[in-house]
Amino acid sequence: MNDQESGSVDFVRQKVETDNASGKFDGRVVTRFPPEPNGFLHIGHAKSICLNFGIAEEYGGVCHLRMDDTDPTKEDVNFVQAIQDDIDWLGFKWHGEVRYASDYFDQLHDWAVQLITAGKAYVDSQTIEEIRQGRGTLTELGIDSPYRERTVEENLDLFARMRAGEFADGEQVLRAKIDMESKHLIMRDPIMYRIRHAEHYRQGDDWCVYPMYDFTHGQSDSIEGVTHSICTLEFENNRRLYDWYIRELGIYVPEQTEFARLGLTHTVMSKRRLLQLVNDGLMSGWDDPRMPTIRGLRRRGYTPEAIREFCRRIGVTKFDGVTEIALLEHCLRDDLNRRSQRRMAVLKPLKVVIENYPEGEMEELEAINNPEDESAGTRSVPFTRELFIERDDFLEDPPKKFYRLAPGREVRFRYAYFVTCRDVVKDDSGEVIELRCTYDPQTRGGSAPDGRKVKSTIHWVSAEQAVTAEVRLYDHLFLESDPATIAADEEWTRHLNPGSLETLQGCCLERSLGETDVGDRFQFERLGYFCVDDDSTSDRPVFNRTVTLRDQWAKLKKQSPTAG
RNA sequence: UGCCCGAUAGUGUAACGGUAGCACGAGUGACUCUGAAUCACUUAGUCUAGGUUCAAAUCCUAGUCGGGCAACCA
Repeated sequence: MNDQESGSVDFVRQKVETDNASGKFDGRVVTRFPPEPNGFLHIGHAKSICLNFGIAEEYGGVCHLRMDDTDPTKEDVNFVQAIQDDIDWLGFKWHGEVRYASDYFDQLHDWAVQLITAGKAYVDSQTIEEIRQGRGTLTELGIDSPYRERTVEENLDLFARMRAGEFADGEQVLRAKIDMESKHLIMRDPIMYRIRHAEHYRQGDDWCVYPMYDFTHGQSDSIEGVTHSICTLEFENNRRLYDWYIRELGIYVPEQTEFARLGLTHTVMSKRRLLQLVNDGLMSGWDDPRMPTIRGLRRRGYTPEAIREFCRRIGVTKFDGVTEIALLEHCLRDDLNRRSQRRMAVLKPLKVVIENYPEGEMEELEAINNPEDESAGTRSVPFTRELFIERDDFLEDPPKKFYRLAPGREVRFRYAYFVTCRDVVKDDSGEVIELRCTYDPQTRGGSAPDGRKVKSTIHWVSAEQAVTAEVRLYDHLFLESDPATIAADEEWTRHLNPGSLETLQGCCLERSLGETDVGDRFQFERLGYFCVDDDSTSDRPVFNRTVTLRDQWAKLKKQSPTAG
């Protein structure tokens, strides 16, 4: 029984229920997802998206999408579009139009003037370094700026001139007048506005003063009537200031609640590190199938359903933990197992000749498309004298637990016949290049009239009818489970899993895979789930391995590497 | 060294003063025309020390450990 079935909800939802019960927000539920459009969304954002949009859906409320765009030097319209695409792909609908903090710049400016007038804000003419010095440290109190006691008139005039563009970047800043001796660093006269003579991607040159996050976020929530402003743990300290601005302004009061961001093993999530992977050319782009970005996962073949189920299962708490990527992969397989049609594909081909099968003959065999879904029907696969099987499915000198093909051994070729290996052909270097086999015509369809059993069933593809393709095998980005802890001064990218991408050419797919569309997903039997990559063309198909099937044999092999 | 937050099996979580559950992982077995899926079983936990109470994972105090806060980033 999972948490949902047991009726328990996370602490954020509990808060919403408590507020609904007490009538705190008159039963309204308004949440928001507030990304800064300076990068692409990743699976950590998906957790937040599922939380915010999920709560709105579950409690009859709405969720806004708001671009938190207060730093013109970093933000870009392309990210705005990408963010919308990703949320849409995940299957969520924001309420109304996309909102922008930058649309509130006029209001924010007026509120700044209001605080100046009330003697709660002042223009500081210190240099950036002086301000830093004056702030004090974790253990030393801050000291007042020499400009702290300017008159309201002077401050009003200075702020107007800041806004009018009379000063250069960094020359002046508007600060809230709170308490330089506060134990809470955030309250030591935080900066409200800084000068940036930069073009804003939406506001153009209208402004040369831009509000800081703290002077923007709470008020934006307030303007939009947000009830539950849900953010990650690192903003806990900021809540004190969030509340201060709103109360001093005397405006509607939303409630901020913080939860732990997602940590995932075998990958990195920080924007900085992801950016470096792309910039250093270590990844093909933000949509490299190895990236934990939504775009990367999407291209890799993940389904939105799997990601949402994962987000549901990890829960929401204030504990900063690291979730094993195995849970994500479990959710993926669970979803893909139900929905994917099965196909046969040989990734590393080994030629097999069925000596007693007539040359030039071909027959059609019926194969089940999806044993989990009868309505998926069947297809026919061609069987011929010359076939390919997986190199891994044959061992000349098999260890005890190896059930697959070996000299003298009979196995079942899936949906076809029992086949016995009679001879092994090697090249000059001793490498096995071909298997001479015989089949039992009595076993057509896969079972023997005499009731004899075989130890295993392997997949195969007709040599004549095979579709040749490139297949990209993906694995975890890092071998270490927690690469985030690798020190910043270390060359952390050296820890990348050298086997995170293996590109295979000349893979042999069954005939029916000749016609596919980008994004199509299949299970290649006994191998894993694969999807058609963006790079795929009709004469040059490219498949990505989304995730392998669970594999008992691989585990056995790991335990005793001598085996195979 | 100041302030804020946190701590339950390997991992993620539930239990809201009254029998510590669930999921993933790992292990074993059953079944099997995918060494998949499915099913069954096993494994393993309340950070420490005090206190309150008939009763504490839960409340209180102290400590330990971990995270966050000293951008004109968000």
